[in-house]
Amino acid sequence: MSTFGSESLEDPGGSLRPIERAFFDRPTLIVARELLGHVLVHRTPEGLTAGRVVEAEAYLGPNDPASHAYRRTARSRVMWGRPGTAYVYFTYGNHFCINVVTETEGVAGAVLIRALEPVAGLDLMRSRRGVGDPRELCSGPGKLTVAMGITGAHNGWDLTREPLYLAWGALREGETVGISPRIGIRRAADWPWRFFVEGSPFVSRSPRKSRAPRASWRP
DNA sequence: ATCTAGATCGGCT
DNA sequence: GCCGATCTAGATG
Repeated sequence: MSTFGSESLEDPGGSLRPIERAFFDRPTLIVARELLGHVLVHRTPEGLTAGRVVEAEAYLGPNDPASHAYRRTARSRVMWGRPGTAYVYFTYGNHFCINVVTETEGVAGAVLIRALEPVAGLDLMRSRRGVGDPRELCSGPGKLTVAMGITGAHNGWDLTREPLYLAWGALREGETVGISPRIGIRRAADWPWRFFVEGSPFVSRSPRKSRAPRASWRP
């Protein structure tokens, strides 16, 4: 599937062209890692917002105890659905988080988008978030849904088309991918399924201390 | 019917 | 770093 890699390089963030569904119809860990550098876009009546993915986590199916798809329930059902679908859920009584569904339809998997580097509509993001610092706009899964105007109403949305979609982007020259355990979970807490742009000031926080080694991966 | 943990954030120390 | 807010999904009785 290296065609995806080369295609992503021909459009480093300019035209916001939607990513094809086939990109998401692959193993979740691959999609999570390769999602870095691509761009989440939302066009609303208030204006356009967009951000580069700088942090993402893989959540698998019935063999991943930390995943909502560990059990098949009404909420997690969409994780078995069509790749490229949005899985938006509400947590901690306060926050929405957005995932993109992966794997072939019928196989559970999703990638949680944990942080974005804002690239368009920063003033709209500021007014939605009530803060000014670009690093504070989308540096966390609950923050970025507010900044991007995403709510539970977007659960089940097809992220391969307007007005809410993922667009081709790319890692910049010299950027490398860091790997660590996922954040904020109890079960499978050591599995290194979080991917992030090393050194980016736009990632959320560090994972809690863990036996699993941090690692780095060079594309 | 009731309980509990949670893919979080912001404020405070 | 610690803690409270706020509430839902899912589990258990």
